[in-house]
Amino acid sequence: MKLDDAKNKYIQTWGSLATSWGINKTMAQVHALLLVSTNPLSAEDIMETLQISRGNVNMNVRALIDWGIVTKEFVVGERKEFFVADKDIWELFKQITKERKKREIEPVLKVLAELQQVEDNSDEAAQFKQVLGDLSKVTTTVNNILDKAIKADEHWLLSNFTKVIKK
Amino acid sequence: MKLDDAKNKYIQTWGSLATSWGINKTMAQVHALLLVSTNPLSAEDIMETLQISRGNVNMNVRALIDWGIVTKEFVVGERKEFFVADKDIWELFKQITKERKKREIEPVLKVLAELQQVEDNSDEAAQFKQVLGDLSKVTTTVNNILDKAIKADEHWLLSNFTKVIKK
DNA sequence: TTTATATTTCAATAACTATTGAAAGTTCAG
DNA sequence: CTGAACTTTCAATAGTTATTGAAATATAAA
Repeated sequence: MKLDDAKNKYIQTWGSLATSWGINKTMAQVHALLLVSTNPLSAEDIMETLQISRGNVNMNVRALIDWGIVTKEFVVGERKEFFVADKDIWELFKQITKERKKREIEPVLKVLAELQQVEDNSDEAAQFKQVLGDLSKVTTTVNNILDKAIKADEHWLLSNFTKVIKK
Repeated sequence: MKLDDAKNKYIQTWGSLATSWGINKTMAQVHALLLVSTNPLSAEDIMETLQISRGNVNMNVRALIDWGIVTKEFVVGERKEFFVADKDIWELFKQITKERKKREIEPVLKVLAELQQVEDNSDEAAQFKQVLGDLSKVTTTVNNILDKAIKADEHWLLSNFTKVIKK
């Protein structure tokens, strides 16, 4: 397989995986493109390569920056902005995990705790509370697993990853 | 809050969480309904409670059965089928994790390995392979974390969960 | 069998989410 | 300032995924 074909296939694969995890396909593709690119890319480079509109590039690049996995970069003598993806993939995983924990898991724990307050002494209510309790425990457990994964960080399995100079 | 309101809020909450993880909303709601229900429910019970069509109930119940987290049950003197959710939530988490590992993570590992075969000796190709390698490592790591989570099972944090009679 | 009851399928359609592109906004060199 | 270069916004629209409901199929009692 040729390099460009491989890069392309990678971009497509990542896009379709993203979709099934509720992440915008284009966002994943833009990220993948930046990740395998040797130099910073401008909005226009991205538009051209992925054949998508200016607005779409802007929206998705901004989202990636929000997630903390892409940064703006300035090129001397150029007025426009260029973008680079953090090449440290472990960092990527950590950021995504953190975001989703915060946006999705933590709110669920709140709702579950709130629902425990139901005022009712019937057996049925007791059973419901039992289910809620179990759900809270599993959710907390998942939350803990993710925390551990995030903290595993430098120490763990990481020695062989691409070394990057951290800011 | 009243019990029925609480159950309802729970069903809605679960549905919206599911959506953001790429799981069908109705599927999550049907599951939630069965989970907090004290007795087996028929297709019609589900239609009525969630205000959805017969076809939709059928599709989603079948999917839940496929995932191994809901089972058919027969009620004496009744011709129609009834459904119950496995009340062991840890089992639920395990099943979902297994399914997604198999359907999504493992195929990605295959593609990444395949792409490593790119025939090109340039520096650019080397960099690309490096990125692929890192991705494989993170993906494998995630896979391992999930495996551990699945195996943690009875031993781990689980002692307080609702006891269920396993088949 | 036949008939009534229950389940499954699937084309049509609704609901939702992503994308476009042109207009408005911003920035900066001259 | 002014105008060119670039970025952002957002209403319109395209594309995708979920849902309906009626017809086809299956099942079991009479």
